[in-house]
Amino acid sequence: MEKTIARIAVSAANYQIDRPYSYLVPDELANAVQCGVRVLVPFSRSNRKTEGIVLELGRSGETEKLKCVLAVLDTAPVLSDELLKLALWMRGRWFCTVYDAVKAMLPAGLWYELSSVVRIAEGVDRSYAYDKVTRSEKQKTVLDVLFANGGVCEQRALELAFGDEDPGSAVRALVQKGVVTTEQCGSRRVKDKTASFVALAVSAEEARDAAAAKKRSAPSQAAVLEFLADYDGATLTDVRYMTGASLATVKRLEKDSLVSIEQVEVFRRPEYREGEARPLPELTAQQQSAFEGILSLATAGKPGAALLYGVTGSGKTSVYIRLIDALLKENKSTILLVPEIALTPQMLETFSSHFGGEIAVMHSSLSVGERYDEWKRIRNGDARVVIGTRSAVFAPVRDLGLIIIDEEQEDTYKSENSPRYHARDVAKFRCAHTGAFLLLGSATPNVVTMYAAKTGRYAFFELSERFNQRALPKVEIVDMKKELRAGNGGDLSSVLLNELAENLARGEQSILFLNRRGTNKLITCRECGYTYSCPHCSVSLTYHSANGRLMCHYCGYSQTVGECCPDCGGALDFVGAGTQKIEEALKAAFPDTPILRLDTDTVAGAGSHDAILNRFRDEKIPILVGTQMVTKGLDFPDVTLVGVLSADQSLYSGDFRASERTFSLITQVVGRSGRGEKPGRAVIQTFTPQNEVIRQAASQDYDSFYTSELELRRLQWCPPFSDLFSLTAVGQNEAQVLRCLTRAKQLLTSQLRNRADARLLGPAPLAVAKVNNRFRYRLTLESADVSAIRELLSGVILELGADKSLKGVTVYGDINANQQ
DNA sequence: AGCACGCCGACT
DNA sequence: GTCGGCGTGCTC
Repeated sequence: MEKTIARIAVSAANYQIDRPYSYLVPDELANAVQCGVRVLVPFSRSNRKTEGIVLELGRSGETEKLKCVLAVLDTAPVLSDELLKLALWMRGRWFCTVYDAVKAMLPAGLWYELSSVVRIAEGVDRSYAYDKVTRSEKQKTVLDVLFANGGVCEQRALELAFGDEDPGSAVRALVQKGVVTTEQCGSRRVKDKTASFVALAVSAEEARDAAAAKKRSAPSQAAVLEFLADYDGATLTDVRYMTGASLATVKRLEKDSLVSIEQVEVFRRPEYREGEARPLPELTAQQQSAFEGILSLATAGKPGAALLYGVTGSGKTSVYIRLIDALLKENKSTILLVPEIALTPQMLETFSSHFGGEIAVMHSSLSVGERYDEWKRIRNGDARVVIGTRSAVFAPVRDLGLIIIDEEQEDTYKSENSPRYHARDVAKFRCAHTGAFLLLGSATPNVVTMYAAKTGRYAFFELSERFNQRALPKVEIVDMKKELRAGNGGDLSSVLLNELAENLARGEQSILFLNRRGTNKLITCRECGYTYSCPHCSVSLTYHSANGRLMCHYCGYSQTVGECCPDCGGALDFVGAGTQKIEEALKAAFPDTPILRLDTDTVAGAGSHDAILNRFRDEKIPILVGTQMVTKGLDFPDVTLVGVLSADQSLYSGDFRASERTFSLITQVVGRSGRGEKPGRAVIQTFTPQNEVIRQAASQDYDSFYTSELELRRLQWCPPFSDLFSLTAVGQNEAQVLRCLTRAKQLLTSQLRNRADARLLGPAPLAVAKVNNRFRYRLTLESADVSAIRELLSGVILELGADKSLKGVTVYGDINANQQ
C-alpha cells in the first residue's frame, strides 16, 4: 500500500552523514506535516529525538524499514520553498549541513532545546534500586544524584556531578535493569534571554570577613567576595571578567551559601527613536538619474544587479530611500543590509521617519523575543522594509523586490562560523530565484564587484558629486622614517602637530585615527623584552585597565600582572601604542585641551559608543582619538582635520584583500574631514610613503587603485580571476593536523591532474596558529567556483573525516574566507 | 559526531 | 557472572 513519506534534514546529522532521511508520516499527522515545518524524529540506533525540517513529501510502497515522524513542531511552515532551496544550495557552497543553514535563517527564539531527563522508573523504590546495583560505583552515584533530586534529574546535571567521567554508560545499564527511564523533553526558547546574576547571600561585612579569612587559602574566592561586597551584585560574566574567577569558584561560593546565583531576565529592546514623518528627500540631478535607472531595472520583474558607486558624502542613502518608497508603491518589499557598525539609532530614526511601522529591524543585539517578533511581522507582511545586519538577508519577506547591500565591501557580511556564508552571495541567490533586484552600494567597492560592473554583468551607476559640491579634503602624506631621522620618534609627526595646533587656534575639531584593531596595551619587560603570552594560544596577552588583568582575546584566559618581569625581574613597561598613549602625547603637546578617546576602555566607562560621539559633537571637544570605531558613517560638520596615524598597519595581513581593505579604510577616514561648510584637511602618517595604495587612497583615486589592483589580481590568480577555496584543519596534535592537510593535498593533486586552471597553496598556519591549544592550518585551492571543484572538495572533506588515523582533527571548507 | 554492539580481560 | 574498556560500523 502507498504511504506518505517525508524527506527530512535532521539536526543530529553532521556534514559527513548529512542527507535527506525518509520518514513515514502517520495518518494523524498527515495534515500537519508540510514542507518547511519542523518535526521531531527518532534518529540513529538509539532513536534519540532529533529536530528536523521537512524538505519534500512523496508517496511510496516500500515503507517497512522506515521510522515514523513523532511530532510536528510548527503549525505553519517556518521556511518557504525559496528559503528551503537556499538552504540546500548553501550546503553545497559553504560545506555546511542543511540544518546549519536552516538555523542561520531562523530567529533564535524559534529553536527547540532538547534535553534528556533521567528519572527513577515507576514503582521502583529506594531499596529495590540499590539492590539492583551490586558493584558499580558509577551507577550508585547516578542513583545518589537522582534520589537527592526527588527521583528526576536532567542528563546535563548528572554530567556535571560526574565531572570528567561520562554517566552515559551507567545510565544505560540502569535503563536495561528497569531501574530508571530516560526521555527527551523539547522546550522552545520563547522566553527572553536570561543571564546568571550573582549576589551576596550574606551581608557585605560578613562577606569582607570571609574574604579576609580566605585571602591566603582561596584568593580567587576572596576576590569574588570583595568584588560583590563593593558592587552588591553583578552578572556572572561580569564577576568572572572583573575577578578572573572560574565558574567553579563562584559555584563553590554558592555551595557554601555565601553567594546566590539566579537566572534573571535581561531585556534588550531595539531602541530607536521614531523619527517624525518627513517628506521624501529631494534628489540632485545625478541622484535622480541613478534612482530612475535602478528603479526601471528593479521593477522590470527580472533578476539583476547593479553597483551604485558613490563617493563619501554623495548621498547614496537618499537614493535608497526613494527606491524603497517606489517599490512599496508597487507592493514590493525591500531588505536593506548595513555593516554592523552602521546600524545606529540615528540611522534607524532616519528610515523610520520615512517608513514608520513598515520597518522591521534585525540585528544581533536584539533580545531573542524581540527578534522573534520582528521575524513574525516580516513573515505576516506587516513589515515590508527590513533593515539589518548580515543575517537579515534571510528575512522571510513577502514579495521581495529589492535587496540593498550598503558598503558592500565590508567584511562583516561574511560569517565567521558555520555556515560561513557571505550575505552578498545569499542575496544573489534570493534575487535570482524570486526575480528581485540586487543593489550594491559603496564608495570603495570590492574589486570583484567593480569588475562585474565594468564587464557588464552588473549595471553601473555613479554618484561623483559630493553634497553641495564640497571639495575633497586636501591630503598630505608624512614619511615617518624622515621624522625618525629628524629625531622625532613619537607617534605624532611634526606636520600633524602643526596642523592640530592650527585647528585648535581656529576652534575647529580634529579626529585622529589609529589603524589598529585592538585598543589594549601590551606589557613588556624593559630589560629583556619579555612579553606575556597566552599559555593556550599563540598570541600576546593584552592589558585591560577595566579589570586590571592581562587577557587573551581568543580563549578568554586571564591572569594578573606581576610587579616585575617574571623572567628576569626587570621593570615592566606598558607599551600599548594604543589610543591611550596617543592621548598622553597629545596632552603633553597641548596641555589644557580637552581630548576624547574612543576605544573599548572608554566605551565601557561612558556606557555606550554613542554617548562619547554625542559628547564630541555637542560639547565641541577639540580632539577625538579612536580606532576603527571612528571610521564609519560619522558626520560631524565641524571636523576639518583628520589624522591617520599608522596607515601601513593593515597592509601586511597577508591575504589578497589587504590592499583593498587599507584603501577603503583610509578613504573612509579621510572622508570624515570637511563635511560642513569649511574645507577639510587630512594627514596620513606612514613608514612607506611611496606605497601606491596609500598614495591612491590619499588622493581618493579609486579608479587608479582599481586598475593597478586588478592587474595584481590577474597576475596572482586571485578573485575575480579565480576563487579561493580553503580547507582548514584544527586539532591538538600539530603533526597530525599537518598530516591531514598533506593528505588532502595529495588527494586533490591526483584528482586535479587534468585541470590546468587550479592551483594548490599551503598548507600554512593561520595568522594565529594556535587557539585554545588547538593548531590551525590551511590549504588553499585557487580555482574557478564551479560545481566540479565544490564536489571534489566535499569528497575530500568526507574522506578526511572518515580516516581513522586523523581522529581528533576537524576539517572545514570555505570559499573566499577572510584572513583570521 | 554520537552511540550501540560485540569482544575481551579483570575482578568477585 | 558482572563490569568496564575499546574497536567497529551505522545513522531513513
